[in-house]
Amino acid sequence: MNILRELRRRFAEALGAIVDDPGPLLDLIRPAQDARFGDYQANCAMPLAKRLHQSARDVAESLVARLRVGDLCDRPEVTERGFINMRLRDDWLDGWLRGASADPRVAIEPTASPRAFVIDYSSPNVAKPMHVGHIRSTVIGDAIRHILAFLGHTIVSDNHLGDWGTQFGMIIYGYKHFLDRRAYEKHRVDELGRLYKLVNQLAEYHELKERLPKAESDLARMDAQRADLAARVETLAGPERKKVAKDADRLDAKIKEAREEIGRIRARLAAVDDDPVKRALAREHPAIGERVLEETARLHEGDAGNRRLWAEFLPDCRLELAKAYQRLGIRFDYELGESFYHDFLGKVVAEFESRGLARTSEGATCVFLDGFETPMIVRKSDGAFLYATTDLATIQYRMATWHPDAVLYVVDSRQSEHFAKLFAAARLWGYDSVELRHVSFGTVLGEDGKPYKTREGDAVSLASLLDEAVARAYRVVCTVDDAKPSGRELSDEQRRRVAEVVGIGAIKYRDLSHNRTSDYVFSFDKMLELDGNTSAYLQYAFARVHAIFARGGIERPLPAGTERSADAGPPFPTVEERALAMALARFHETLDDVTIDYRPNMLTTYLYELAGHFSRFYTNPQCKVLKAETAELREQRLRLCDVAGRTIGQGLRLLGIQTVDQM
RNA sequence: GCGCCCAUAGCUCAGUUGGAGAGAGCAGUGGAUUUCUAAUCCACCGGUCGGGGGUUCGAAUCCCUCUGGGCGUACCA
Repeated sequence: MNILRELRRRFAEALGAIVDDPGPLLDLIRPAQDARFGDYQANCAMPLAKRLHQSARDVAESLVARLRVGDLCDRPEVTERGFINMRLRDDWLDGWLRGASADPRVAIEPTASPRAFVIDYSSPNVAKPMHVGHIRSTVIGDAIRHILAFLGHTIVSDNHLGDWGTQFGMIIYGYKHFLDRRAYEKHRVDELGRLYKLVNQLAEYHELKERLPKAESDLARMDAQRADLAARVETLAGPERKKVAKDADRLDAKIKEAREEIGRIRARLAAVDDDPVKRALAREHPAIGERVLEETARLHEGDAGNRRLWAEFLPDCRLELAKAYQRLGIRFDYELGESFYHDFLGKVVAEFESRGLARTSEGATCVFLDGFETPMIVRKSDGAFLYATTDLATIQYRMATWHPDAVLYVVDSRQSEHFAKLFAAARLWGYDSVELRHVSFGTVLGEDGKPYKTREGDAVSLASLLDEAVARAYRVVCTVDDAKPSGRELSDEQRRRVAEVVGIGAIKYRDLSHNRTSDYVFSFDKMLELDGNTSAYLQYAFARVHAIFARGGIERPLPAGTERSADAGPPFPTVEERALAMALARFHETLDDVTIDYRPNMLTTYLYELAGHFSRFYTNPQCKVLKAETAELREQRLRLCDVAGRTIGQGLRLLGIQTVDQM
């Protein structure tokens, strides 16, 4: 049961008698921010006070008088300033706990209004090995999928692989000119990765070489302007002088930026020039950029040789990805890559043209959209299609095949303009009833605040990050297990299993616990932390619950239990027990909150706090479970442990994180 | 130039969309184990919520402005 929703329903009735539109006021009913204010608070009296020409306190009082929550809460308290504080009745909470203990879904009923979702996430480029930048889309998308599915929605997850673009032109070109046959036969994907990097580097070399003179002349021009400003400042006084000085400061910033840019260009060029082999290759392939595009075009046109190469590369590339997904425990319902849509693209463009939605401009076929400075180009002047075209075809296919109510794109926020145009174009096209949603996330930055790269310019590979996480977790498992009072408890096989679960979990949790819209600074050490607010903390709480049941030899699910006897005393004698029960009862509203704006970090925050309540309960000497003073207390505490363990386990599962019984 | 996003403790980040002394983790300091797992718990230290103005009963949150960052910006994805 979503308690918050229930309270809002009750308030809607009470407010209905006072105002016409209770809707917005209901948002002001929320969990209490501070335990001393109770469990929930309603802040709707204050904004009403002015409208009704009464004091907030009086409004609150009359609201409470109309409110019927006696079965749920103790009598609501009204404060001087007009806050309404509510505390759930202990017997109600006790009844809830008994129900949750008997329910495999810990008292979370599926939604009454299920929707059909298509979720598009991960979507890596198959020609390159996955790196740390791919974690966010993959992990966030997977968590959203699990959460929506658990709440009863219908989900199709679709990995929109990049298997058809310029990157294949690059490896085809590389294969034709730079292949190391022996390396290719030994490990195809590694050799393809090398070819990709090499071709990319050479193409970039020529591009930068062309750009450098302009960058240098721009800088020279700015330097001249700067000198000019410096001279003018001397001739001025007062506000005029201030203004010019400020312009000079701005220009200085730009000059600094330009110098840095030129420095970066020179470094990239030097990486080729200083390597005799690469320098020779660069000389031999002066038009590599255009040649790559030609290879791509030939692939798309159906050139037999290039199609054969593509078909040769693809299975290995996909196998490599599959390994990464398997290790992460992630599966997709479909993996329809860009290549799947190739045959639809011409028709899509033709339809946009015939319906007058697109027209030719500067040789390219463009969809002009209100509110955008630049059009969405669906066909280049050389006839090639773009990812915008593919994305439109993908919408058409998904709508026709799965009829979703909503399509979620879990993609980097840097593509927000692309999606805004895509969705606008889709609406013009007639898809105006489906909710198309860019679930954007921030960029992973390096310590320097720039998008993450290692010094060599290559991102850290996902595999090496996972390996390191598991290795570190293994070291901790061994240290901790060796130090147990009664000696080591885990076999090496168990230790390795725990390390895998804890290590992978740490990485996923670290990412999911950030607000998805924020950029965040990548830190190898922070990513692999196992102390504090980390998945290991939750996994540890889970294992402790398991230990209690194992130690007591108690089977689960728990039996229904005896009725409370009249002289049993309060159901939650300590604040720790009450707080834990209350936290458990909030699982449902947390999940509902997550889905409002697809924010998994609301779930991590909840689980961390829940595990904290459990730990405080567990470490309180007055909350002994197996050695509880009475049979009734023991039963009750076992219920708390049971529901706590299953809630944490379920919550972690929804985040795509596994648990172990012992660690 | 235009557009979007951001600035919160030494560091990394939350802050439920405007609510009651501004929070967590890490780092630092000090405590707790005859105990169902100490990968734990408790306490202390640490803040001009980038600056200034405004709206409001009430602002880290909304508006304006300044400063400083990031990203995007016609044929890459």
